[in-house]
Amino acid sequence: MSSPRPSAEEKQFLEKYRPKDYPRPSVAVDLVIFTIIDAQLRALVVKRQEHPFKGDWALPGGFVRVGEGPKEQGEDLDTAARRELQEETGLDPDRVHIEQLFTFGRANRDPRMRVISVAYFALVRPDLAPFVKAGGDVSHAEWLPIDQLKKTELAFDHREVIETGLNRVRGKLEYSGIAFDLVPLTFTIPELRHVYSIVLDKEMDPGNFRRKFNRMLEDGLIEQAPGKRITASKPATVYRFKRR
Amino acid sequence: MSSPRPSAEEKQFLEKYRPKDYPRPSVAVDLVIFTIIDAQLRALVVKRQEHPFKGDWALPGGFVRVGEGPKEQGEDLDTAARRELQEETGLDPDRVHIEQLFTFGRANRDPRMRVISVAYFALVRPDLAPFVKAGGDVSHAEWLPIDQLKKTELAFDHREVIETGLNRVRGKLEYSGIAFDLVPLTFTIPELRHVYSIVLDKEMDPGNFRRKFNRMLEDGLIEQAPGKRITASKPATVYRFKRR
DNA sequence: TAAATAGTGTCTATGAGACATTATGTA
DNA sequence: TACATAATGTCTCATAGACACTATTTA
Repeated sequence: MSSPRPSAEEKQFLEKYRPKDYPRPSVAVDLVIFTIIDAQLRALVVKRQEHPFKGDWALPGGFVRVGEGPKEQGEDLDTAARRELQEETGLDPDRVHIEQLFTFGRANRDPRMRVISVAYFALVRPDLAPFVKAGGDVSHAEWLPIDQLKKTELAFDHREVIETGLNRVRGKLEYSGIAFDLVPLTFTIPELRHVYSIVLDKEMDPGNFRRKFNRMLEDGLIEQAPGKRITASKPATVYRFKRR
Repeated sequence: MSSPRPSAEEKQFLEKYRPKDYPRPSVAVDLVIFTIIDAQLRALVVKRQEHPFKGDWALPGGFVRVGEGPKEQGEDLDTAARRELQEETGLDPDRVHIEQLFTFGRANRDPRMRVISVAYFALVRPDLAPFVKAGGDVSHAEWLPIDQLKKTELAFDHREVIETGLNRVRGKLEYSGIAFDLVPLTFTIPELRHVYSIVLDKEMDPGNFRRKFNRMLEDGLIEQAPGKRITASKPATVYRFKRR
């Protein structure tokens, strides 16, 4: 049997413990929030109202809340990311896929002071994207297309953050159910196929994609939904992601 | 044309800028250093000499050095990880694969104060592992087998960190050249196959593995090395990773 | 010559890519 | 009826898994 932790001795140590006064960095979370609007993959950016990089586009984000002492240590990183998402978009974090991406901590990435940024990426279903309103301290927010962002001057190292996020999403598209977070609750096979085409930036063969889709059907990952999607020609069968 | 940054106005802003005195977390790097010894995948752990978790095994690591002001912002995260690797093992970071893993920042993961840990994983070639000497402030370091670590009491959330690292290494084994960082400079096909077996914890079919190996040969990823590896029976052809 | 292990070959199932064809709706 | 596009089918190729078999060295 192992003795319980913390021991009485450890408790005493903790009571007497005083952190040394070494300089500490600020820690922020930055969000790469993707959605698809008008058949384009886009990320949400906000225009910086203050120096540094005043007037440039930047990723939404903010500092992690850290408590005053050992008993009050503040919020978890995931909590901070979800809180920022809520504050900056007004969206319910429970309805958005959000996931830690990478941590960017190069010295001098922020000219004001040392800032280490834990980046997250999020996927917003296109039917929710229109409800996004720039919240709180940001007056200007826009869903800019990825290819446009690549040509745009961005604050800090945010271009690199977006690039990293894009690569992650592309990678996970193959083996995870991440694509379902970029379509409305119900979708047709061609609609889901378009998501793949747009994110991967290459045409997907309708026949081959259907096979992949049918495997997901057989695996019980998705199921048929009532009704048909009316198009300019033959209506398409409608499906939905099977929550379980 | 975009105007040069920082502008005169921004420079002035930065000179006047004084960071608000919000509490900040400490930021550490922790290392999951893997190697293979005696046909077992192992990670390096050090015995904690001080509270908290005194006497428990913990991952090597340390705090990121942060400068005093905006001009002196300290070391990069990667630099901190490489420095800790060097300090704790004596190994040359240039000869070790090291890569950012995940950031662990749960509140109260350290009872002393808020600590956010950027975890890295490293792969040490087995021929280098014996030279590892516990350095500096750690008196006791050991290469403990993974399955033993899973049953061992570990400090902080380090069990979760190791688990995350293991999953990452297993995942990357399939599609990256990461396996070459776990064999000596020259190796035979059965030797490389054993690495896969050990890391993935499942037997690999010799015939099928050879096919995969031959594809890497054709791709120019590896090349034959002079000599033969003497075994208890038929000697094996020796190969090496093709640096380029 | 026996034992051990390096190395080869074969059969089958699966999935991806390219592409032709059919089915079913709307205008 | 013409058109658009949803939906199906087919051929080929690359790869993985299971497994039988051959080759070459040591003891």
